[in-house]
Amino acid sequence: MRPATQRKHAKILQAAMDVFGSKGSTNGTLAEIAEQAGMTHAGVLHHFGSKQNLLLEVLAYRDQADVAELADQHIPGGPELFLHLVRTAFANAQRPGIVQVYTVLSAESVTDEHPGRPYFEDRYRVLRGDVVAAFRELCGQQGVTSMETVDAAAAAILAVMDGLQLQWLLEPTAVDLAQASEFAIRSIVNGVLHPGPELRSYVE
Amino acid sequence: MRPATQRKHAKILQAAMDVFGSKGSTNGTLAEIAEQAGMTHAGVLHHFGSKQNLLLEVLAYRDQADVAELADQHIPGGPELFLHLVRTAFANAQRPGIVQVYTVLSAESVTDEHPGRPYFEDRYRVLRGDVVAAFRELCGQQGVTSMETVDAAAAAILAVMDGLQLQWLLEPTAVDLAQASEFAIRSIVNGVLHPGPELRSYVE
DNA sequence: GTCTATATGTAGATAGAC
DNA sequence: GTCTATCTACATATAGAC
Repeated sequence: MRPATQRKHAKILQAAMDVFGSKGSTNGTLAEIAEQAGMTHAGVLHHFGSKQNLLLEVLAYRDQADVAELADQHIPGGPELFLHLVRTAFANAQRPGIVQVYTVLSAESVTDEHPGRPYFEDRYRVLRGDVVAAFRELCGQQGVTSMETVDAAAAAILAVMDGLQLQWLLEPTAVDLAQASEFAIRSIVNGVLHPGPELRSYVE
Repeated sequence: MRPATQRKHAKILQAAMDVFGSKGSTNGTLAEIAEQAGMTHAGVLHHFGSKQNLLLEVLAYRDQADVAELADQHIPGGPELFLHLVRTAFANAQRPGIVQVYTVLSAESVTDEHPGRPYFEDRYRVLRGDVVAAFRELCGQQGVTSMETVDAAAAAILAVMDGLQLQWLLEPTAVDLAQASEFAIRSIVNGVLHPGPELRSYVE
């Protein structure tokens, strides 16, 4: 692909991220994306064929951009992964736009026949697997933990990051995304290693 | 309001919850809601005036339905609130429809000028306040904890419940909503009372 | 209170000129 | 590669008959 075309592609993708983040993928229109990219909606369709295809490329684009940002620095495994997730939360607190695209599109994806659904199913499956692997390494060092607990903890760590993003987007001054994510991840990791008292015990 | 009219209202609201849950509030149409309620879209508008107003009444309806379900049994304060949240997670695992409406609409609400946004801002503010109050009672019994930690923990508990719902909706067999919620809430509550080691200490 | 008919707006996609 | 023009489809909302 020619460099000029490649730049146009990138510009359209950036515009699409912006618009899908602001309006959602259903409400965001090709015309608005085109305007931000400096062309008409017909031009956008020339590059991406259809709105659905553009959406899928937006989702793939961020993964690619994330990897590029890490340079050849691969995502760490083992206990370092937890620190990496906390660093991600700190980074996300500086880029509400990207956070909003993912929050809106991931929730939209559970609706009927949404084109982004396979992407998010796969994404969460992979991420949960990574976190489970990190827990296995950690527990191997420090003791034995049931498989159900590790599965629950892995899902919970991703969940708390997503859920805090939603509250933070709604009211940025009321939620400290970075600090709350760090506290929650730490609490869940510690909860796996040292179960602690049951909730019931706190009542009377 | 006459009883027959009231029943029609309820029937339309049920249909709207169903459709907004399946398609989102943007993609869900008045025609589909009307069909499920046994009338035409003009009939729906006769009852609710506009689609936007219907959406807002759907959001209010669930709160009202939740309260009715609890009978005159008010939402508990203090440490019992944590057990109540766990019970809610168990109940939610039996009603994917309701969970989906809230997951989809809450994320949609962060988009530009979404009519449901004030509702969700308010909802989270109130819920965080309830959880913070529960922590204060708990910490009063068991020791001193910083305000920032309590705020972070309150947001995190709501966040983990929401985030687990998303993963569970995407892949119900891969995530145990009830069990994972219980584990995460317990871990975060214990994290407030007994901080435990920092994440950094687990590396090397 | 519900219908049919219609007004009005806007979306995504296509065709063909330049 | 980008444009204008147009097609087709479908949405919300209104008007007025029954």
